[in-house]
Amino acid sequence: MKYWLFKSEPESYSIDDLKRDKKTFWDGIRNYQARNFIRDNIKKGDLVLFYHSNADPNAVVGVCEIIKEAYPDNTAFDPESKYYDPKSKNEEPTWFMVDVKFKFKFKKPVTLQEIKNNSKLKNIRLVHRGNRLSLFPIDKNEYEIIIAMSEK
DNA sequence: GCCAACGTTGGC
DNA sequence: GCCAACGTTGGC
Repeated sequence: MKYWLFKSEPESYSIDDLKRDKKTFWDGIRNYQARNFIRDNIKKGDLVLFYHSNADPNAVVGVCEIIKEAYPDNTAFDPESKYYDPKSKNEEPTWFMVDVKFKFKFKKPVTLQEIKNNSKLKNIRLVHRGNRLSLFPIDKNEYEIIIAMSEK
C-alpha cells in the first residue's frame, strides 16, 4: 500500500464536500506527471492526505482512500466541460481519474507552516521550491508524522 | 493582487 | 529540436 497527497482548492472541492458526498471521482488532472501516477501507481486501498491549497490556512485537513483505480476521465471528451481536451480520444484516452472515499477529517488541520517547521518533513514534495504537482507520493513515515501532528 | 516557478505550445 | 511566449499554479 502506498501513500499520496492530493491538493484541492476548497473553493472548488473541500474536505467537507467529500464528507458530505462520502465519495467522489478525482477529475480534471491535466498534467502528465500527475497522470502517470494516477494511471500507473495509484492502487485501490492506498491512503491519501487531502490538502487545501489556495486556502486560509493552507493545510492537510483529512484522509481519504482510493476505492477505484484509473479509468478514463470523461470530462476530457465533453466540449461543455472546463476540462475538455480535444486531443483525448475515447479509444485512446489521454487523461484518467480515480475514485476516493472519505475516511476522516482531522480534528486539527496540519498547516503548511507547521509542515515547513518540522525538520522530519523537510523532504516532502509539498515544501519543495516551485512544487506545482497537484498530487504526488509521500513516504509512510511522512504520512504517520502528519497524522500524529493532527492529533496534538 | 502579485509574481516566481514551471509546464505547454508553436514558430522556426 | 530549440526556445520564446504564454498560461497556470499556488504561496505570500
